[in-house]
Parts: sequence; C-alpha cells; structure tokens
Amino acid sequence: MSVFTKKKDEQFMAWYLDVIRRAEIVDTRTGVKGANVLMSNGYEIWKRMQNILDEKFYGTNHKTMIFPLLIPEKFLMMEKEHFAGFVPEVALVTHAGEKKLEENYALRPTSETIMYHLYSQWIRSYTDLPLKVNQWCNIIRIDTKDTRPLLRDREFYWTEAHTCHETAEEAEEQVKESMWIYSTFFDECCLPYLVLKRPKHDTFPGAEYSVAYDCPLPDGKSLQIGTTHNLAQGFSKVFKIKFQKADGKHDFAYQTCYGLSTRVIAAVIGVHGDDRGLILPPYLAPTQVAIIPIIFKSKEEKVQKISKELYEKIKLSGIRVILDDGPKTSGWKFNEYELRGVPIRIEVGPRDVEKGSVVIVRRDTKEKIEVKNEDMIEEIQKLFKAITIELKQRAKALLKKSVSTLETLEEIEEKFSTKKPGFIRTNWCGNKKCAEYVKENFRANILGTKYGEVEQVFGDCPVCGEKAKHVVYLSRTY
RNA sequence: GGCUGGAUGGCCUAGUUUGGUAAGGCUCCAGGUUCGGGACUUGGAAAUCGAGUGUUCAAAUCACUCUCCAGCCA
Repeated sequence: MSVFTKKKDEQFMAWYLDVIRRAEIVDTRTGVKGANVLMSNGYEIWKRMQNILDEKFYGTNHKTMIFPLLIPEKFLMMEKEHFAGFVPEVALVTHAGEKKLEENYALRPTSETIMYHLYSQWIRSYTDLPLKVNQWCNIIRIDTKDTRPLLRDREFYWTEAHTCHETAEEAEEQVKESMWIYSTFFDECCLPYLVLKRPKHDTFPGAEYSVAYDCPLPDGKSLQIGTTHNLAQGFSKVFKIKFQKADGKHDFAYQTCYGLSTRVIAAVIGVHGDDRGLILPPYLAPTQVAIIPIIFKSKEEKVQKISKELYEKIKLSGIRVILDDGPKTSGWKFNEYELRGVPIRIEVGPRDVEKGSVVIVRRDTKEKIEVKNEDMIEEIQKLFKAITIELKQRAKALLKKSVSTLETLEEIEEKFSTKKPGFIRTNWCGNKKCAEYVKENFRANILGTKYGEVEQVFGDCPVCGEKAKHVVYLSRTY
C-alpha cells in the first residue's frame, strides 16, 4: 500500500497543507496572502458547524443580525485599550478611486465598536435587556506575515456574539451560557480542549477577563479555537450604552462577547486526520457515504443497477450520499474518498450482488463489514454513532497525552526541547516577567488557569522561585 | 521586523552558471483494453517563463526596480 499524503506524525504542517489542498478544503492561489477560497468541502463543513451553533443560539434567545463591514476609523479609537490592541492590524479604506475620503473607514477586525454604537441607540430601559446578538461574517486582520490557511488568515469567517445585561451577575451567567454553547459544540465536533482563563496580560483589549478554548494538535502545539470575554462596563461606558433601571436610576450595561472561527475546521482536520487524508465526524462531513460500484466486464449492468437502487434508498433516508460510477478505477476512488474524509464507503461488486449484501468500510478504523441490503440503513446509522464515539475517544486520549505536569524549570526546558511538548501544567507566581521569560526562552505562552476549578498549587514558580499563586498551562501556539 | 530561498502550461519540476527553436512528469481531452486498494496503451490540448524598465541583432537566462509566495529567526 503506497502512501498518498505526507507523514502527519513527522511533518505535521507539510501534511496539513497537502491534505487541505488535495481534499479541496481551501485554495490559496488568490494572489492575496492569507485570503483564501473556502472551497466546497471546507464551506460545507463550516455550514454544518453553523447549523449546530445556530440551533444553540436560537435555543438561548440570541438574535441574528449582520452589521456593516465598514466601520468609521474614529469608532475604533474610542476605546483606548481596544484601539491599541487592534489598530496595527486594521485595514483602512482611505480612498474612493483617486479621491481621498473625508473620513477613513476600517474593514472590521471585530465588531465591538460598530455594534455598541448601535446598542447605545437601541437600549433605553432595563426592559430592553438582555440583548443578545449573534452575527456570522468575515473579518480582516492584516496582522502577520506568517499566515497559514484556516489557522491564521488575514480574512476569515467567524461567529461573534455580543450581549448586554442589567447586572454583573447576569453578565457572568451569560459567560457561562456561552461556555455551554461552545463546549457542547466542540464536543459534537469531537475536539479535545482545555477551558482556560487567560492571564491579565493576555486578556482581550478592553475586557475584564477572557476565557479561551485551547485545542491540542498532534504536533505538540495548541490552537485557540474560541474565546469568551466578560467586558463588564468597559465598553458600555465608552459607547454610552446606558439604561434606566426599575428604581429610576441609570446604569451602564454589563456586556459579554464570544466568538469562534473557521479555525475550528483546521482543528478537526489536524486532530483527526491520518496519513491517508481527512477523517471527518459523520455529522460534519459534507458527504457521509460514498458508494463505489466495482465494475467487472460482462457483469457491470447488475452492479450498476443495484448500486443505483441502494443509492436512492440511502438518499431517501436523509443521509448525504454520493454514487461514484465515474470512469476512474475503483482503487483510485477508494483512495480519493479516504483523502476527503468520507466516514463510510460502500463497495458494491458482483460478489455482493450475488449475495444481496454490500461491503461497508469505516474511514476511522478501516474496518470492513458485510451487511445485508435490508439492514444497510440501520447499520450506517449505527456506524455514524460508533465513529463519533471513536473520534471522541481519540480526542480524549490526545488531550490526556498532551498534558504533562512539571515542577522545575529544568523539566520544562527539557520538555520544550522535545519535538512535541504539548501543554505543560505547572505553577506560576502571576508575575508578567516570568511569562515573558517563558515566551522568550521557550517560544511558549502562559495560556492561563483552568476555568471554573481552582487547582491546588504544588510548588513554587519555576521561573523566579517565588511562591506560586496559580496552577497554569503553557504551550506553543499557532 | 530580520535573514534565506523562490515565481516557467491546471499541478510539480528541468533549463539561468556560458543570452540563440521553452523540455519532462502528473493532470486534462478523445479512443481502445481494464476495474475487490491510485491500471495500461495510442493520439491530442495546454506557457506572451510574476510585473516593469534597461542592455542586446537576440533575454526565461544579464542589470535595476517592484509585487507576490515559501521557509527560518525575533
């Protein structure tokens, strides 16, 4: 059996780039760095993700809206911290053709400013609260030379939700609700992750605190796949989102926001793929079942006919199925659908037609089973569940394998000198200087402390030797 | 931000040292034989060599400028 992709285990990035190109997830040949085509296979995955999330957003009374792409530059400057955090990477529209504009517009790097400008006009009374708005859109951040398709782009798609509340407690509740939405979503994507409260110096510009979802990748780095921020009244005071309370007094809204992007696609691909290509969770896969007729000369008619019948039957049951009766050889097709991560392949050959059965092959385990035609639909449904469980178990195993608890600087240094360091769980004094030391010496970040769980410190800060305040997680990040 | 490479049919690459008819593989198209793990064969299509300027009888090749891409480092 020859190998059709690069070795994932040995050169992860080369494997990743090879696979997303060949599986037609993205095409980068647009002439603009970091702004790529999300091709049908990639977009269909994103669409499934949108469906899963939208169901949760609607179930929790979020409204969907779309705000403009163009934001007055002056809005971005209103919140000083926010401005400082984002401006270096903001794309500015300064001209219409040759003519200079009187006022510059930013292409949204994120929508806080434009949304909150409107919120201040919409909200008058506590009866207008809570306000929970989600939008699906693209955003532009010219932040880096070091772009990687889906992992770090200059233009990408995301969901951003922005909420306003009457009290700090309600905002805190909203943070938890967002975490429920995201966590259950990541679970459905079969992703492993840690939920970490970011240290003060790595908090979203303008926010009170930030919580992030960090996914381990098999190459020993981590990927931030979502964030939730408690904004408190930082923005509402600047944008004057003010309301009158039941007791007649006035207050500024307590706000939260949370977002996640097409990066999640990269995480699914990176976590689950193998040397043959993608492995997609059945509920995300654009195509769930591929039927491949095995044509032999003189027996082709029967095989074609049965394949077609089975195809219609599966399609009718609501499963996303394709029948590939094209001229390529069957071997070619096997490899192609494995590359694309189709969870289940059905082979229909003369032998099967004789027996009134089919051969079903699982993408995740490569296991082949023979199933009677009449049991086929039921078996497919069963396999979807089994594959999902298998992928979740793999995710869990990867997370477990990725975290190592270490106490001394020497141990940490040694771990970071290995090929796949993963997450390191250790103690921290809370001092920014020690975080900078980690950054400079290990090219790693202090991601933060476990959210919703106080972990007992088990030693001193490995960097400065002072008494530790927190148990934190470090890793190299994308 | 710094350094180092690179840009030639849809894709990958040769050709640049020493200026002179742009070559090969993959893919694609047509036909024939095939099909239970990327088949074989015959024929065909497809490139103003990243952009611009210069040198020259002549530039993919030399010089200068620019753009974009990749990798490594900060």
